[in-house]
Amino acid sequence: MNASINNIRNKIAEKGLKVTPQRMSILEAIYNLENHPTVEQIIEFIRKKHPNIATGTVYKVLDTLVSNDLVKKVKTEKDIMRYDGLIENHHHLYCVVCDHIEDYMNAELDEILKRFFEENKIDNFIIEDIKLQINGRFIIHKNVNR
Amino acid sequence: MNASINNIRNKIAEKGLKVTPQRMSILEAIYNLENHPTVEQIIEFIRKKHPNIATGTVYKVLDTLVSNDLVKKVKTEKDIMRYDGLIENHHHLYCVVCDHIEDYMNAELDEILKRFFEENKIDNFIIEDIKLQINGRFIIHKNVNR
DNA sequence: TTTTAAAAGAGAATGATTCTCATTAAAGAA
DNA sequence: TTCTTTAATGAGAATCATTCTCTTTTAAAA
Repeated sequence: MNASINNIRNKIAEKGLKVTPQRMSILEAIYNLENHPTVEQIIEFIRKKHPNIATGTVYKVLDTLVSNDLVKKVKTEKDIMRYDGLIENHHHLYCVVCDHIEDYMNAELDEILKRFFEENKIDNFIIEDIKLQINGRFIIHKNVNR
Repeated sequence: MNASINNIRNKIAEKGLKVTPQRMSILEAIYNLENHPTVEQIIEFIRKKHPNIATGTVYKVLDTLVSNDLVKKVKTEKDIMRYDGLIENHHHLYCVVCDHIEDYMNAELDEILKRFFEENKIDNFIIEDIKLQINGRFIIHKNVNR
């Protein structure tokens, strides 16, 4: 998932948001960092080119990006927020060993779930979306982030 | 899900843990409070009968209960930890309106998922368990906790 | 180029959780 | 029952991710 500078600029502008260097580089960071980065990792990445960005700004920009559907929040067991540049509804693989999170999408699975819950309505509850948290372990660990 | 005093005592003793009044009342609180209580709600409940319990003790006891499989941690969108007295593998309904969390168990669903992932192995990943986060809204809101 | 509302910066404040260390108590041994 | 030992609790300080406040800066429209 990479996006050119102009691509990133457009994504921000399309939402009617002001295009600032801070917003650009935060979105760029999320697209470049694999494994659903933490705020800390995002800040570390950005400071290479933009050493003076304020922590509060990063949090504020992330909130803006999330509420404009440019980024999603991902919560882990570990209780630190992480961010995901993939916007479409999808599931997550969580490695219990190395903390790596991988996106998982499968249309057939979503169809099966949809059908199941059509046939098995939940009393007093209207489903909006379903996310699977698939816990397990990677056989070959890729990039261990922490 | 209610349990008698002796029942609670046994659950703690069976794990080889010392039976303390603090552990007893925290486990009792989780069984009695509906809707996957927060630490704050657990403390509030306990202080009625046990006004001097220390906050740190509650956190420590909860960790002990979690690592001994007497209680599970549940994380919500709102990023405050909540606790669940239901130990068996199960799914959660999250109400996006009222923050109510309800346990959901369905053996047929688990079977369908098991079969799906047997037929659709994920490259480089061994699944240990799968949890559904079913987001939606209750038609009739029950006990709104906050 | 000017204007202005929105965004960013700096750093203090917040608040859930963890840590430290002295005191207390559970549970097995005597 | 009493003693002993080890683990648990209490009290409050410390931590640290996140939020807030308020001033300064800047994007973008006029």
